This record gives sequence, structure tokens and C-alpha cells, in this order.
Amino acid sequence: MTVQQKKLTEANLTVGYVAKRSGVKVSTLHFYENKGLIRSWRNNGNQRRYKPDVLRRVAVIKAAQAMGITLEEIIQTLAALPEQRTPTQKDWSALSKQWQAQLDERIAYMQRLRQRVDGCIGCGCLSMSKCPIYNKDDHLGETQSGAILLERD
Amino acid sequence: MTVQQKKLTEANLTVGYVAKRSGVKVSTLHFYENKGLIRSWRNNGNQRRYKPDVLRRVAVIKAAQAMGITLEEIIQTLAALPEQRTPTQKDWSALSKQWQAQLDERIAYMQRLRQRVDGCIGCGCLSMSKCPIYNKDDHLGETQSGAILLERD
DNA sequence: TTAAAACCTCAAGTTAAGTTTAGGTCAATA
DNA sequence: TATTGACCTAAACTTAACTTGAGGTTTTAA
Repeated sequence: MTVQQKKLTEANLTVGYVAKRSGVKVSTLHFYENKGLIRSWRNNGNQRRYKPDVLRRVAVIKAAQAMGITLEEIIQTLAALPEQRTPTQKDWSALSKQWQAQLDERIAYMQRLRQRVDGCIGCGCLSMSKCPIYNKDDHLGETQSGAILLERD
Repeated sequence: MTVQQKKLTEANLTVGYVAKRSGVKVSTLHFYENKGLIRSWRNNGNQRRYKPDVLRRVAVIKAAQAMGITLEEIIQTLAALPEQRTPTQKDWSALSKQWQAQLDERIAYMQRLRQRVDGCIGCGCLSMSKCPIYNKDDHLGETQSGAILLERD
């Protein structure tokens, strides 16, 4: 039995191991713990120990981030996971549905933007009076103004 | 002739007017000028004055940002615009082509991600050994690791 | 003409998502 | 057993893209 296998079966992962396996830095795991995104307990020497499901948690966090979801939102969503028992497939599945919807929205937003850029800038005219790049009702857009940016120039 | 019309025809816009018309704050215009994204000259009292095409510039900057392009990249791209003459439709069109390609890439990335999430998290299994959310070759992904995040857990 | 509104500069503050550093302790191995 | 590598905390630093504040000047309008 290798050291890693021993660690795995004992469900007793060190921070360095989790860092290597999850592809994030040790400092990031500390940071996530501070934020309440993951949890650990301490051994006699005050070192962190993790249950293996922390790996899934970090994977999910990273996946969500790649979808453009902020840590703050992720914290909110992860709060829906059970505290007492290890989350099941159903638990994770529920999360992913939420994020899928967000991802779909984001893709749709990008496509709308693509279309507008086709029409507005693509042709070189940029006549914003007819064809604003920003749309008041498009809440995914970063802009606060939402205004028609140019009417003439 | 209204004051605004006078300003427009005289090609002599104040910072407050540009701010209102472009939907960004005065401080943002100062900031952009510092970064070299826009230019102005000064009147006798040391106040900024702008040519009307600054409105188009700001619109383009905001559009590019909405596409996920950083200011640093925008600065690079805007550097291709002519310094001496006011940019023409062709000039703007060239820019937009570049950004369209980036936008297409980004959309494609999101869609790949969407597919992986369908397969990996959506089903609840999250068995990353077969179906990594992160792909080494997917350079749009934010993750450094690019590793398979979970082999078992 | 005078007060308010708009402008100016420069420096410091803000937020997100970490990373780095410093100064020390714990654990694994030659 | 000694030493090296892994860990600990707390605070400061980083980057992007701005925003805010302080203290002073210019314009505009009643």
C-alpha cells in the first residue's frame, strides 16, 4: 500500500496532497477555508486534515468559476449542500442544474452581443441610434448606463 | 441652436458632456486618458475638451469590454488606429473583425464547457477520470492546472 | 458679481481572488 | 537524531479597472 493509498483509505488528506490533486495552491485552500468554501479539522500538531470529498468540492468550485460564477455566488449555492452528511450525487446534480442555467444565459448573452457587433461595428457604420450595442434590458452586460452610447458623431 | 448643438458643431465637448453621453463617469474618462485610450486638449482654463469621435471610441471600448476583452488588449488594438486623421469606417471595421474572432472563440469555449458540465456534473457522477472539466488544451479556461481534478473520491 | 456647478490634480481607497512573506512549528527520512 | 520539507498564522502585496477624497480653480447663471 502506497502512502497515498493509505491516506485515501483513511480519509485523512493533508493540505499538500489536496493541493496537488486538485491543482490549486496550498494558499488557495487556506483562502477557501477562510471563505467557508471548504472545511478541515486539525491533527495533534494543528495541521489541517481533509475528507476526500473536499476534492469534489474544489473541482466543483473551479468548474463554476470557469463558467463565470463568482466565489460569492458559489458560497451561496454551496450553502444548499447538507452540512452533516457527505453530499450525494443528487445534491451535486441540483447545484449543476442551477449553474447550467446561468451558463446558458451567459452563452445567449454572448451570442446577442455577437449579433449586435455584426450589425453595428462589423459594417463599420456604428450608427448607434438605430443599433445600440448596449441594451437596457440586457442585465448580463457589465455596463451600468445601458444607454444608447452614440447618436451621432 | 441649443448649447449641446453648439458644442457638437464646434467639435468641442466638455468632459461632463462626454460622460453623460457615453454613460461613463468623469473619473473614468480621466482614467482612460491616463491609459492612453482617449485624448483631449485643454482650453485656456486647463479644462479638457474632446472631439466628438471620442464618443465612438468610448462606445467601442465598452463594447470590447462587454466581449471580455481587457483594457490592455484594447489599448493594443486601438493603437492600430490612425493617429493623425479621424478613423474611418474601414478603420473601425478592422478592429471589430479582430474582436469578433475573440468573441467567437469565447462562445465556443463556453459551449464546450456546457457540454462537459452536461456530462460530468449534470449526471451527478462527476467521475473526472473519464470526463475532465478542465482540458489541458483549452487555453481559454482560467485554470492554471489543466489537470484532471479528480480520479476518485 | 457672486455663488453654485463643473473642473483640475494627485493620492489613496475599493473589490475579487488570490499570492507572497516573515517568522515560527511539525513531521518524515537519512 | 538531525535536518529538510511540509505546515502554521497573520499581514501585506498583487492586478484590473475604476472610484473617492481633499484641496484648489474655472465657468456659468441668477
